[in-house]
Amino acid sequence: MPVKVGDTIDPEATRRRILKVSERIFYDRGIGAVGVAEIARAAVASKASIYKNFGSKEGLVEATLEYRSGRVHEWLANSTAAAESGRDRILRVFDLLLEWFQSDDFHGCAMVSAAAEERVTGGAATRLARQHLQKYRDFLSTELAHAGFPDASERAQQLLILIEGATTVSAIDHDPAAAQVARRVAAQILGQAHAT
Amino acid sequence: MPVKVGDTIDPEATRRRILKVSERIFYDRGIGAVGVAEIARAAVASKASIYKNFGSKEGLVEATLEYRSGRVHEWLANSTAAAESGRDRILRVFDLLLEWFQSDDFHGCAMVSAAAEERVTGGAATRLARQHLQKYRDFLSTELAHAGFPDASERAQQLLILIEGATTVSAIDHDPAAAQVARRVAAQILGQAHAT
DNA sequence: AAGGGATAGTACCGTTTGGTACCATCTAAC
DNA sequence: GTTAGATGGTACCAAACGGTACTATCCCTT
Repeated sequence: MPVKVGDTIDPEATRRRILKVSERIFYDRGIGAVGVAEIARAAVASKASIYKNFGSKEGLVEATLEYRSGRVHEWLANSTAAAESGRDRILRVFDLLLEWFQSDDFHGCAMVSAAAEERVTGGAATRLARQHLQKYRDFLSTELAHAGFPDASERAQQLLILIEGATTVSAIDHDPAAAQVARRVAAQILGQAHAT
Repeated sequence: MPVKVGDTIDPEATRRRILKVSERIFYDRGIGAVGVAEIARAAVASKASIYKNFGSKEGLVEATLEYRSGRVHEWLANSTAAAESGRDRILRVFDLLLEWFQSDDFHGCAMVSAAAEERVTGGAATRLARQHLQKYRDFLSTELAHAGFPDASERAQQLLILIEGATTVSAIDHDPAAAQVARRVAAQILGQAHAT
């Protein structure tokens, strides 16, 4: 059938509906393993709408990853804002990781997984994953500088390595505690030459 | 044609030839993105030989990942054996990571990438990746205990998180220096409550 | 010398996939 | 009202893939 009775015709809503569904499905089952038809079915959209909005499957994947990355960093910013100091905001990240790792459908960082699946280094997924990591570094670096740490750039990279390492190990081992192990190392990094 | 003139008929050699080729191709281009026919062509083998030896593409992937994991840990053991202390053998791992990250075709840990591509948590790739990480932990834990560190298990997990995090970040950013950043954190972990 | 096992190469099949075309029908603007 | 754009659903196509079957040829054992 054409358009459901009572539906508001809203191109922007259609686009968002597709993105929300593709975010979940691509994350759960992989990008190569899921066809456009399945996304359309799950989003209660037509393939025509997908190709009209995103041009190709690659375009849909790119838009989905951008959407995902934005949501992650929004969640990060909102969930750390309450902490009082830069040091606390950074350590809070590792508590958030633990919560994330404990969720049933967790199996790694969507951005990194997408880049791993699309091995070609010049691809869109790798570029977006790189931007994703850079946003992490920017966040960490800002908080470190704000807290008065010297070598904010070096320490931000150290913390990012801990974050990504904990994510990978936790996903492979199904062991959320990797977040706590990483947190202890982070506390050590933040412990010395500290803080305002 | 059937068999090349002058070739020795050696089933074991055929199997190894296929594995060597599939290791490289699967790592370079991904598992889902490469067909069995291409592996056969590159290995100068027939699809029949592949299916006779491995039963299915999944069987080939599984054998390839086992082969890969074995080679990595062999290389790790051989390349660290010369160091004098357990502490040095562990830090040497991070020097080896730097070398690895600097190679042109590096783009992450093959085991982790395979597990990321096959999202289903019960799959063979995830199981093999888990064994791969466990072998890392066993190595680190043994060296830590041998060097007289307390909490060898906790520290081994910390170091593994650094190793995997550096691998991921370096692959995404094309920045081999992540190995050196991780090494500095490792030295910090190994620095206190030290060593024999 | 003779037979059997292994092999590379090719052709083939059913299925899935990305992408396009078309249709029927609804909403929104005027 | 009437028109135009947007939409869900379906059918369709060419290409690619996993897997099987077959053939022609070579090596190794007896």
